[in-house]
Amino acid sequence: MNINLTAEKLANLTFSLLANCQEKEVRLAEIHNLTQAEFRCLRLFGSDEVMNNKSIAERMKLSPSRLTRIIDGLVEKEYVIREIDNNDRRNMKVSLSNRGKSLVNQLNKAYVDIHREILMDIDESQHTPLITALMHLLAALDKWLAKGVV
Amino acid sequence: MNINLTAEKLANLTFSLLANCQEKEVRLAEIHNLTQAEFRCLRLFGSDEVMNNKSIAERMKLSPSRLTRIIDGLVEKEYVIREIDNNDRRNMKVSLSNRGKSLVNQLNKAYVDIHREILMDIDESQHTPLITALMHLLAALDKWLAKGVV
DNA sequence: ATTAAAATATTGTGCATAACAAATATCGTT
DNA sequence: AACGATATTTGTTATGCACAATATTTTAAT
Repeated sequence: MNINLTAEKLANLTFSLLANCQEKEVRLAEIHNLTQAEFRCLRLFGSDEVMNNKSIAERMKLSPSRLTRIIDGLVEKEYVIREIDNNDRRNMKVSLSNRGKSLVNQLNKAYVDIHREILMDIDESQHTPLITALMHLLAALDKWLAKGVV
Repeated sequence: MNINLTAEKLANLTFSLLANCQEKEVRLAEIHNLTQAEFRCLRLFGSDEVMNNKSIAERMKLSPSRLTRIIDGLVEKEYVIREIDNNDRRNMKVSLSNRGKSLVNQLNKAYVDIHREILMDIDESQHTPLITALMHLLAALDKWLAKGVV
């Protein structure tokens, strides 16, 4: 197939995928009565991880001040605990509460479930090709982004 | 491969893809000194299309009032023309100016270029599998979204 | 033909998101 | 002990977006 035609198809596909994935994220956040920011923040935690404000901000590519407020919300909703780090009292140790842990586990499970459901709609012989193709796509995208745009 | 494992991989991949595609959109908008909303709006136009406020709002899944303001910006920047539709004076006919047309053409070309570049980083034998795999993924995602979340 | 209802775009307003700057507290180094 | 660097929080501001109210025009009903 002509590479330009393929490129056009790929462009349209990634465009649609972007829209759909965003929609999916929104839905999942709604289900659990979280804002999108809270949802994304929560999903950053492994179930026993402890992070400080700044590292979360960096991971989410948001400012520390923004993060303070997002975590405010999660503390308010009792999903995370925020306490002073006695090894370095400038830091806040942010970690999941029991409630938070159970939600994160549930979310992770649901997240995988969705994708398993999606996979079940795709012929099994196509699974491996799909994964490797996506990995290629992701690597190529990474490379494109890394090299800095014209 | 175990379907749960595959589902987990797929989940992580779509997550990363989402982040990267968003980043890509942001970059492209920045290059042309447009807000993301303006960028997305502009890319909705075929080069000789005429739309009214509401239809654009629907396509972009935004409120008409929001669209009024986005188009304000594009009119300000002289990319689109807004004039009363004499067949139905309630409507505004929004269309690309010459400047807008040339930008849209340029954007479309750049958009395809990026994806061709990406494709060139992937072995050619993988192109067709990639496209079909993505189509499957998209269809499955659509189905999941359509059936309404639990 | 007149009037009520619906459709369209705009404007005013309020809320959420996010960044930046200033203030505060702590740490590390000299 | 003092100064500069670092982490967080708070105050302020800008942007993105929706909803409600308004103005204009069209369509439908009587």
